[in-house]
Amino acid sequence: MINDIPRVRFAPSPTGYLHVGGLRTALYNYLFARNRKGKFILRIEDTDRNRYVPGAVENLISTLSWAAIDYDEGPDKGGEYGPYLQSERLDIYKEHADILVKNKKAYYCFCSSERLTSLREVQQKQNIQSMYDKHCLDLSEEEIKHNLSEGLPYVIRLNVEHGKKIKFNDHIRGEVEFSSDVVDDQVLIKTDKYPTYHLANVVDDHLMKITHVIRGEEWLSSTPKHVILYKAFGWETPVFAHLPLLLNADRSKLSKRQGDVAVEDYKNKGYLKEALVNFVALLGWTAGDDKEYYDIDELISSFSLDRVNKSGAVFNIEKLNWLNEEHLRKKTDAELLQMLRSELKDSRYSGQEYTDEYLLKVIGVMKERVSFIKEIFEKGFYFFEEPASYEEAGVKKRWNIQSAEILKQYAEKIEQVGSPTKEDYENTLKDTATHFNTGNGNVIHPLRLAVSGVGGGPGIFDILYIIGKEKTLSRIETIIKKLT
RNA sequence: GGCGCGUUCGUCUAGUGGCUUAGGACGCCGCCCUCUCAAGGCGGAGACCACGGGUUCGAAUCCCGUACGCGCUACCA
Repeated sequence: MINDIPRVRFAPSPTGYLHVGGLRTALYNYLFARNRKGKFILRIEDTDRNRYVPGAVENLISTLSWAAIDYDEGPDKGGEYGPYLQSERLDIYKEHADILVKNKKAYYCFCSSERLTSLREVQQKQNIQSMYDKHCLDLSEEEIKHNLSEGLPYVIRLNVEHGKKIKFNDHIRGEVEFSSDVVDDQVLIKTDKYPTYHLANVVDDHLMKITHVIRGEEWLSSTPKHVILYKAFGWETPVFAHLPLLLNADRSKLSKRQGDVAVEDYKNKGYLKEALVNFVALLGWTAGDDKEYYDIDELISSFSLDRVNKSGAVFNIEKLNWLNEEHLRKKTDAELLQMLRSELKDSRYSGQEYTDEYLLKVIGVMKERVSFIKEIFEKGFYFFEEPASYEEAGVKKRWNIQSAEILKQYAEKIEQVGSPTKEDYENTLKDTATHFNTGNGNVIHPLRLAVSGVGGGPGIFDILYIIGKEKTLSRIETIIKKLT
C-alpha cells in the first residue's frame, strides 16, 4: 500500500450546501493529492434518506468547481471505482455485511426502538455508558430465520469484542488508544437497508483503494469502530489524519448561528475564491515560514500533512478580508474589468451603459481603495451618479463663505478649455487659487465635495478627468445652488 | 456522566531542550507620504507560553497531575 500512489477522498454528506469546514477538508485532501501526484476522489455519502436534500449534490459539485478544487473521480466524472454515490452501492454494503454476519463479526438485531430507548434511559439513570446490551447476539439460527421470514424489521450490528485495546496511529495526533469496552455494537445496516456511515465509509475506502483518510476531528472518536471493521474484514487500515475543527469566535464548533458557514455565502459577498482558499488553508496548516499569501500552485507545492496543527482554529473574518484585498491587487485590470462588468449587472446602475475605457479608468483609481470589487459602486458611486447630498462633516470643515465664488471662477475657466486634460484641471485650479490668493486646498476640497459629495477618494484631478468636463461643470453649479 | 482530543499576543501562527529579554501576520494605535481617503513605508502597545509539580546545569519545548475548552457518546453524517 505504501508504494501505491496516494488516493484520498472528500466524502461529504449532501445536506444542501458546502460548509467552509468542508471546503477546508476538501482542500487539504486536494492539496495532499496534487502535492504527492496522487488521486483525489469525490464520494457522496447520501445514506441518510431522512436528510435528503434535492439539488444538494449538484450544489456541492458546483461550489467545489467555483473554488477550483477539482477531483479525478466522482459522481459526475466517473472512474474505475464507481459508483461514487453511496445510495447506488447498496448491494455492495449488503454483501459485505453478510460476510461479517457469516464470520460472527456482526449479527442481526430485531430490537424495537422502544426497547433501545428504554435501555438507554436506564443506563443514563445509572450513569453508565449507554450502549447496546448485545441482546440479539444470542439469537439462535432458527429464531433469526423465523424472524426474517416473518418480515420483522431488523438491523445488522457490529459485534464488538470487549476487553481489547484499539490502537491506531493518527498522522496528525500520533498514537491514539481506546478501550473496546467503550465501543458500542454499532448499527451497520439500518432497517431501511441503507448502511450507516461507519460501514459504508470503511467498505468504500477499501474498495476505492483510499490510502489516506483525511477528515475532520469529529470522526476521531468513531475511528475505533472503523479500525475494528477493517480488522473484521481482514483489510489493511489506511493512514488516518484527523483535522482540527474550525471554530466560532467563542471557540465552539463553527456553526450557522454565529455567522456565515456556507461557501456560497462568501462567494455571494464577493470574496475571491483565491482568497477564501488561501485563508482556509492557513487555518490549521502552516509551511513553517512567514509566508501568508499563497496562490493555489504555491499551496500545492508546499502543503504537507506533517505541518497540520492539532488545535482548533477560529474563523477570523478580518484576516480573510485582508487576504481578499491582497488577491484583488494581484488581478490585472482586464480581470477586474470582467468582474466589475458582472457586478454591474447586479448593481443599481445595471440600466446604464459604460464603455470599457470608462470602467477601466474607474478601476485604475479605485482598486487600491476597495476590499471587494463591488465596493467600487459603493465607495465610488460618484462615477456612476451625481451626489444627492454632501457629507455633513465635509461641508462643515471645507465649505466656507468664499467657496462658492472660488468654484464659480474655476468653472468659468474650465469652460474655456476645449477638452481638458488632467493637467488642465490641475493648472486651472492653481491659477484660481493664486487669483484668490489662497491655498490649493481651499479650491480642492470644495471641488471634491461638489463632484463626489464626500471627503475622501482618489485624487481630485483623476475624478474630474474621469467624469469629464460636462459633469464637472454641472456638479459645481448644483453645489453652489444648494449651499448658498 | 464516560471516552477522546486540545491549550503560545484579541485572532491565525513560528517555536521539536540553550540561538528567545518568545518571532511573524491580521486587527488596533502613532508617525511619514499626501489635496482627501486608501495603498505603501516606518514604529508601538499586545503572550509571566492554562495552572501546579517534577526531570535537567538549563523547559514554551520532556514526564505526571489539575483546570478549562472542544468533539464523540444515534437505525446522522
